[in-house]
Amino acid sequence: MAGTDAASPGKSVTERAFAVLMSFDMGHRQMTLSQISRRSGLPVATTFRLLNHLEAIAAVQRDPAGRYAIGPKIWELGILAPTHDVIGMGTRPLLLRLATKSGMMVRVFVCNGERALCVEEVLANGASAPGSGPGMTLPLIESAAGHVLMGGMTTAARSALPLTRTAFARMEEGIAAATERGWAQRSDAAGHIEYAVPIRAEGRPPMALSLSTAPTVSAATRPGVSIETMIPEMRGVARSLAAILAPAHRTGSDPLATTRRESGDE
Amino acid sequence: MAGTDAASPGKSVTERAFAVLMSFDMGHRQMTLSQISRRSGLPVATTFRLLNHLEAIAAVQRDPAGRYAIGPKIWELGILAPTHDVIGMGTRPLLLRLATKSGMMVRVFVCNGERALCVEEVLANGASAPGSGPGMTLPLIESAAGHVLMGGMTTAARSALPLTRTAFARMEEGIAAATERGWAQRSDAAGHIEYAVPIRAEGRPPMALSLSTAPTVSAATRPGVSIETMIPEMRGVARSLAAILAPAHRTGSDPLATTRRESGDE
DNA sequence: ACAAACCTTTTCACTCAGCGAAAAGAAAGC
DNA sequence: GCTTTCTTTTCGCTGAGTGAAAAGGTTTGT
Repeated sequence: MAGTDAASPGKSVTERAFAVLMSFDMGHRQMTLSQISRRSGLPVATTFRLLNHLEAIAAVQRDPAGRYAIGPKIWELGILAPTHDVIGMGTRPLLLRLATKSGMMVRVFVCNGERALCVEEVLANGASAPGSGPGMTLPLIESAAGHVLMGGMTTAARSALPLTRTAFARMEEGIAAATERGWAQRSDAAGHIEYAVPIRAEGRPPMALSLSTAPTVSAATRPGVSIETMIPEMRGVARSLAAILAPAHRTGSDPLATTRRESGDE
Repeated sequence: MAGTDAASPGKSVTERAFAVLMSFDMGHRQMTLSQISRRSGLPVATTFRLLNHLEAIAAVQRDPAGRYAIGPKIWELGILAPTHDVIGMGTRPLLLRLATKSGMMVRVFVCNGERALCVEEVLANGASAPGSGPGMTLPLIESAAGHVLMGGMTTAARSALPLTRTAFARMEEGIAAATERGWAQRSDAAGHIEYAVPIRAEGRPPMALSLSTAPTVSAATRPGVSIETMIPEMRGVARSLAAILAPAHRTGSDPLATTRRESGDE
């Protein structure tokens, strides 16, 4: 299921158009019309019309076989997202050093709806883990990175998450504690451990730096690698990342300070 | 001006919503409401409503100052575009080798409307040229890469470009010649030279591999570097790229052969 | 060869979601 | 304090969106 039925009244056209786009995911990078219709929950005719509109502006693309895929225009827009700055701005060496030192998987996450979105992933040995990598997402509630990210949200925003009253209370407590001490920890059923610390770059949505054993179960027994030694390491890297990312955020708007009327707007 | 006035009747809502999104560019990564309204040519109230819809689905994001930016959702969708595969699939070493050998700037382009969109850029010394890099675009008609890309289009598609009758005829001739010999060349007023060859990966929209002197004017006099030696080099790299990119395209659809009913569509 | 099943594309009458001028409310600048 | 510019809300009109249904293609199975 890709979203909760985007058909039926009360839904804006924009929502529907994006329901079409969001029916794409890593396992469905190119699809036929009817596939998209089924996954988005929209009637075929509607899907067809929307896809036509989207194709006209290169938001989607058709391959020789007639199947649809996300178009170059979306990609072009995507790299303008603040999210994208984590990649290719000299952050990789930093992350790689941390990966090597810890023997663990290093990731950077941002908040995307009710999920933590992985923006960058670095393993000590290069190559990403299968089924993982940038673009992968994790539920906010079920990850250390998620808990760190939620610490940067308002309580109001958090209460929008679909949780029972008690689960919410428990979560709030956990987040408060994590925010207090500056890091979060989580281990899943399989015994994999994840640590996360916040990355707070000026004027930029909060991000999280995450260190996890999965899926390469090597680490944790490595000499000198423990939670006591790693958290400070992570904090240092997070601070460096924040420093790298902060100034670049101003690009294209006010090079000086507050809101000043731009000259050539149109 | 970002696009030719998206207001006024005859325009679909989708078109308008994207007019809002497309008013962002490298020089305008975060904008205020009225800035977006002006640049998209849409009334403020309309822009406001559209931005609200877009924000609800994380297609746009607001920073602490209330300014809008492209949201993480668009980024997430963008990396699903076939376009994105050129990055981070082991293609970099190939391109870097070519950059080093030639001393020139190496780029990969795809076609995006009437412009060639740069997907990857590699210089011999790492770091991109200022004002350049992935996401940058060039008019199809004014670049060697563009001519190569147009060679993969139908004449009908090409005739959609805004050109005079004679300019079109001249262009058609140039494209035919370039397609014939398998590469294109162009030099601009400043004396910078660009070569381009097609990258034809199976089942994937055509791409172009481009080699240019700008903006690092070093090369061209380097021993052993000439058009005669570089075109074959480029052809080789293009073929390797096509080989790397072709099989991955099937990801998420039919792992075997033709159209087969997918099991868990929804 | 024929039929069944599935896909894409077109049509069309209905109506609901989008529209945008205008007014009200906030902030910044003078 | 007054002006200018920006954001947000309201509201009656209407045209763009809608989706069932039918037509036209293509593939699969027998």
